[in-house]
Amino acid sequence: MALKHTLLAFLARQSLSGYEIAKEFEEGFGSCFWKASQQQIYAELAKLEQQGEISYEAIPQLGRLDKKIYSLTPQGQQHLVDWLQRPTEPTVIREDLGVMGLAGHLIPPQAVVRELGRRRALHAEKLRQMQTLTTTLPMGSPESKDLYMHLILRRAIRYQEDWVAWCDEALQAIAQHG
Amino acid sequence: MALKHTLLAFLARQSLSGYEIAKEFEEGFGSCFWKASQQQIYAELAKLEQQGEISYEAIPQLGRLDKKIYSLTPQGQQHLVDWLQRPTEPTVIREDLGVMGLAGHLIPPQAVVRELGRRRALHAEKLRQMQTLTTTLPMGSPESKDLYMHLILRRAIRYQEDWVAWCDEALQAIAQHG
DNA sequence: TATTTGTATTCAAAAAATTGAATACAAGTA
DNA sequence: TACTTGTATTCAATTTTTTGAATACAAATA
Repeated sequence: MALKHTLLAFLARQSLSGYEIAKEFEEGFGSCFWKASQQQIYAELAKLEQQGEISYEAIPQLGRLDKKIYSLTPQGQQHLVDWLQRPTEPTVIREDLGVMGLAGHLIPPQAVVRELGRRRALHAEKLRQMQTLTTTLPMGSPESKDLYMHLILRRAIRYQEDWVAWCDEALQAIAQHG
Repeated sequence: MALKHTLLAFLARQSLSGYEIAKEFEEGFGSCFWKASQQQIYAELAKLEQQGEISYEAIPQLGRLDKKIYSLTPQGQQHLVDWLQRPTEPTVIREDLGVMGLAGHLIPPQAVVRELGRRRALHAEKLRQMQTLTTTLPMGSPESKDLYMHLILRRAIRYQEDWVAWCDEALQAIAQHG
């Protein structure tokens, strides 16, 4: 799995608590290329800590449970660097809408059109979110760190744009057909 | 999960054996929107059969194990139709290359460039495969069945095209950056 | 004839992800 | 003050996926 490596990569940029990482995955930069639930993240952090890849500093909170700020250990950094130099795998595609394409003839065309419209709106909204995220990124610095972030966000933006464009294409094809 | 529904959708088009479905998922039309291993498919077919969603006819093979040709039962078809009318979820993205973008500054830029080149080639090859698949699809019939198949394949083609284009964009940005 | 490739299915263990919570308290809103 | 939202972590059961096989034989190739 690579949730492990994704967490290491996050912590390579800055030290964070489980909660902060989970938020990143939910709304922030992480949301454009990795999905993981809060529980998954907490479980994995605990495991990585146990394996000595990361360590934490417990920050006492006023009257509540300690906040654990995790950072990479040298061992964790080494593992991350090793992993980064290995070839990547494209994300696994499991697309419900493809299944609809296989058996869509079993339901009324309006149902298909409705779903395409829904998906179009969904991807357009996601696109908007990604564009907003872009504005929060540090700009124009000569650091490759920032360049890479921009490229990944570009990837996410293109992806959503492509979905919107395809939905339009599909909707038009169905309109012309029927 | 929706491997279940994907299998039902395949069997709604034609009756197939586990082996034939697995081949579809590996190389054929299925490969553009759903990933599943052979074992997963056999296990799921057995489960669906046990639940009465599909049934099989055992075809005795010369000297080898029977081939099981599965078909949808009316119950299975009903479940599929119900499922098809529910809103779809976009595929879950877990993209290793995004992780590289997060922590790519920890490795030499050449390593990043090499990986982008590798991925470009990989997606270009996949694109070629998808384009070949297009030629095997029935064309121009007025059946919505065929229209939908074309649209899904279009989605898969656009996806790979977009990857190739982004790799080029990223490679260029890195080259300009120095 | 020996080896590889293709057809066809099954088993089992381990890893990972999902689902659905519970706990605890602060701060802001109605 | 009651309610909701946000911060922060943890537990447990179940479902899904992945990994790595074993079995069996036909047909094609070397």
